[in-house]
Amino acid sequence: MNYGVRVVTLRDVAREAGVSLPTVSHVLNCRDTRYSPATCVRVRETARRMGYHRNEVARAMVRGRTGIIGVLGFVSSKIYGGEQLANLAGTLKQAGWRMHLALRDAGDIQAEEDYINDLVSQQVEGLMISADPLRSPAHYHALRRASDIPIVLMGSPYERPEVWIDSPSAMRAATQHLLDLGHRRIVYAVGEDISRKYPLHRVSGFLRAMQDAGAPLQQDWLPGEICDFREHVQAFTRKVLRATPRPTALMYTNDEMALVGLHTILSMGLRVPRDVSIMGFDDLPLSQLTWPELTTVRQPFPEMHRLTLQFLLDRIEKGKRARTASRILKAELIVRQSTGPAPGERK
Amino acid sequence: MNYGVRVVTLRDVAREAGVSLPTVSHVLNCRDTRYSPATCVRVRETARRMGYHRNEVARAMVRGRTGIIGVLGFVSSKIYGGEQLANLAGTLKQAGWRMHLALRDAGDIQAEEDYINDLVSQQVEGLMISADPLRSPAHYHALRRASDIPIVLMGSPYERPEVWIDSPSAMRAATQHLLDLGHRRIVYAVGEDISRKYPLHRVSGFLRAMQDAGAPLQQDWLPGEICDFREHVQAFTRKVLRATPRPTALMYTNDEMALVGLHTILSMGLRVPRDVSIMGFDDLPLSQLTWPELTTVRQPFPEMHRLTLQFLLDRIEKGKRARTASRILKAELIVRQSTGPAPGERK
DNA sequence: CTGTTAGCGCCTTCAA
DNA sequence: TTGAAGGCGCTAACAG
Repeated sequence: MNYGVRVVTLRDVAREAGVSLPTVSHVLNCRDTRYSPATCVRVRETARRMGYHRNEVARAMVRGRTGIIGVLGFVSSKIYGGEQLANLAGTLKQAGWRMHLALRDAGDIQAEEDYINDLVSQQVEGLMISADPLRSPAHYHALRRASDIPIVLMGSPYERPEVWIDSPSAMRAATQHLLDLGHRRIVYAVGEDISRKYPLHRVSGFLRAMQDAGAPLQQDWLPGEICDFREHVQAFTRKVLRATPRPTALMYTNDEMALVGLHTILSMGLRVPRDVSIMGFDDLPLSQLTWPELTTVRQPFPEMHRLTLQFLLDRIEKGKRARTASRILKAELIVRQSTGPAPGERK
Repeated sequence: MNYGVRVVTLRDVAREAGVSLPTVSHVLNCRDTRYSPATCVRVRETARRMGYHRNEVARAMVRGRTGIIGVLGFVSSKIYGGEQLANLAGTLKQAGWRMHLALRDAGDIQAEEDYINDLVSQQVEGLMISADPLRSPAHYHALRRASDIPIVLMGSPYERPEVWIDSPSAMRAATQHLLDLGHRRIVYAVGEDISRKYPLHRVSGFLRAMQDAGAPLQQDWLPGEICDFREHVQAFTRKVLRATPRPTALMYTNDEMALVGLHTILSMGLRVPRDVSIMGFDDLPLSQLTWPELTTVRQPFPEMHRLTLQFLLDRIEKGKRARTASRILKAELIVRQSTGPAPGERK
């Protein structure tokens, strides 16, 4: 049992310090206002000397609370890069909570189920789930209804409250940036099912700007379902740039796709932004390390996470009475070197 | 208490199924050979219908085991990218364990201590720690000695058993690759304290190759302590490339640094590899997405993690009797486009 | 100021 | 084939 590891318990400390067990418990939990300073010091000192670590498992058991939030993310996700994870954990820690993390691949239904069950078994008090775009919103609705513990979804369009960014404006501004540079033949590599709400938002912003400017639109310039797999982005980029007349600017749904796009374009011997301008969406740390550096739209991930977490904690602590107002955040256009005047616009 | 969340317990299931509590426990833990099939089916069905999730906290308490391994990594780490994490978790899962993750920044002593204490309090049965290069090996030795639970370190040079790669050979081969391309003025941006074992290993491989080839060496071409912060790498790269005669090749300690280096070089208006060749070390997924793609040395991270984990699990399960043989893995040179003939070598 | 008591949910003997 | 009893380490309510 326990593979032979012996740990110091409260009882050991109590015996050693010559006091009762609850006394030690109280003192170590800083409920020591009622104890004599001498006792407090002796207890603390003894505990330290004996290498006592409180047993959070037993503590959770008796309190009926673990103080743990479960986070289910994706293996490869801009949202769950190390910095974001550490931020999340840090925010939680400040609020007196701990984080349990599980990562699965998008589309791996079995893993999603396993991990959620596991987190629930571990008695997490709330669940933050990055919604799998390949699953129906109904699935998560059912999950929420069936579960006794509060769940907030990230990246799912049909949730209330929702924390998201003003994509239509952002995409409109981004598109306008290209139009201002003289671009007319602009391809938007959507790469997601535009029947979903957020992709739709972005596309609508793009279309709005293009129409207002009277710029031409071709249906095949708006492909859905590219997904962000490397080969697909590569193939799509190649195909699009072989058209005549060639588009002068490409907008990608996210920075990851734009990175692949940039690589593809440069490997075709074209120059960025001289021959083709490109833009991403997200503003990953990496996007400043490409050459040319990537023009993009910054998503305020830390703020989005903070707000989502706040919603979850509210719901845990206040139950159904928690406020559920949505928050729509601004996204900022970050102009770097991957966009420039359209060919022919330079004199 | 429990913020009002009610969960189904074994007792509830027992009552509902009309059997005793231990019966349910036995059946659900697959110790059901002794029970009638009818009972088993009824119990399982009832549990499923009632949405029973076993309480791992209570289970851990009574068994004196949590089945959890604590992993302490770095916020930004090639090792703890999402894929690696998921791999680790997957390997653990297969072996019947779960993972708890904590991430801290290198040099943040307080956080390291907090997280280790926290993981211990959570009753993890073993600890995998990415050793902080800024801390002394003695520190971790003391930690291991003081702790009752098994600890394995990753990236710490003075541990037994160690899982590492044959850096001298790898660096020698990498250097030879450049020498074969006609390079003589090669700068190795060590970026770490070469009094440490592994950096020393790499430097020794580099020096060996250079000396064997009779290539010139200047002391200031081997700076320690650059660290991999962007500004430092940038400044160093600029400084080195302003020298006369200019070096024709730069080797970076890792791919992250090489990425910054590449960005810096290109932004100086130099061409890679026409004017300067560069190499990294690690082979991150990203290194195939730069342009030109990065020549580098591949570290077999998944295998390294697997072996390290194996050591830890062995030690947990077999105690001191666990085998402690070290494993030195091969690292492979991956030639891509960022290295080419030295200027002047082309005719 | 300090100690006693009860029990959290579960698993594991042991007895029926 | 099933049920009863005990206890893991800790906290909370209450008694001294």
